[in-house]
Amino acid sequence: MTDALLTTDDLVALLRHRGRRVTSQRLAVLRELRDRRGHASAPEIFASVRARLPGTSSPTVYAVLELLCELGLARKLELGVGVALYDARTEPHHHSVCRRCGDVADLDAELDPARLLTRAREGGFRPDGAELVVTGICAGCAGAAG
Amino acid sequence: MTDALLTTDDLVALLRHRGRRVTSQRLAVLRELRDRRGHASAPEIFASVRARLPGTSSPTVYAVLELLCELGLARKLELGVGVALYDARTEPHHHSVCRRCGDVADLDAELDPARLLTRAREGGFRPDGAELVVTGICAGCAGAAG
DNA sequence: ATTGGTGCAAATCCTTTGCAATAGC
DNA sequence: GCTATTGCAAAGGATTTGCACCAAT
Repeated sequence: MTDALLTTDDLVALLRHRGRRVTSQRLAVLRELRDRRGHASAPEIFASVRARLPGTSSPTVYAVLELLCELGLARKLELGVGVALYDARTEPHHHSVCRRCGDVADLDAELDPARLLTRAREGGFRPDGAELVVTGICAGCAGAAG
Repeated sequence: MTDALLTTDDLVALLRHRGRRVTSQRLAVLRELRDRRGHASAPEIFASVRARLPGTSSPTVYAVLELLCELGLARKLELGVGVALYDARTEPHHHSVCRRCGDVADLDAELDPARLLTRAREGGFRPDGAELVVTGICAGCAGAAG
């Protein structure tokens, strides 16, 4: 249950190890993501980063977020809120989404669905549906390209 | 496991019962959704409907799809493929999404996650992740207006 | 006759792309 | 110095909005 959020040093080490360059934009985006403790959209991160590091561009923010996902430092969440959210918590866990205000909250990964719903209700959330999305590579794509 | 897809007559009856008007656009959108057996995007439905019913507009298609969801005749799926998909199958079930080609397939609602993954693999799908999204009304919104 | 639905046009918003300039190695 | 990254400008695409017209009741 510890957050295991990454430090700036972790990112620097990882980038070096992968032969990728260390840039102030990359550090700034990670820092922003870490400080918000998850569930921030690219436009939000863009605005915050730009405040600290003027001149930063929106395409750069998207590129950095994609890089962080590739490196396994972040997860991209597409929960039907209209924007993609980025989550710095990398341990497996699930989410609840409010239909009215769009608020996203974490649900820990005790995969027993009944328990998960009970847990959500304990926080005052009123579930009205649950959907499991399994991602991967389909049979056709696996055959075509390994 | 029967599909329980709705007929045109069902829609007419439901619209009348709710005091909503019966229009050719509404019938056409439902028909298109039914014929595709799920997982169609608004732009796709728009194109098909327009072929049958020239002059139909894109905003109307969005409005009708939203109405169908309100009436419980369709489900809106936002699976991170870049577009919202609409599903005429209303029984609870889950989905697999291919990271490469975006293909969406149904997974039946045997909620035991392990069995679900096994089932997905049987079809040649290679799962690499699963996320459960619980929708509902959060504590704040429930308190404010619930 | 009423007014809910529709069509059109345009706007909004997130996200991606092309290319020249810059900065990390 | 090389070349990955960046910034800028612009494009792309899904979805929404405003308003006048039309058609279902």
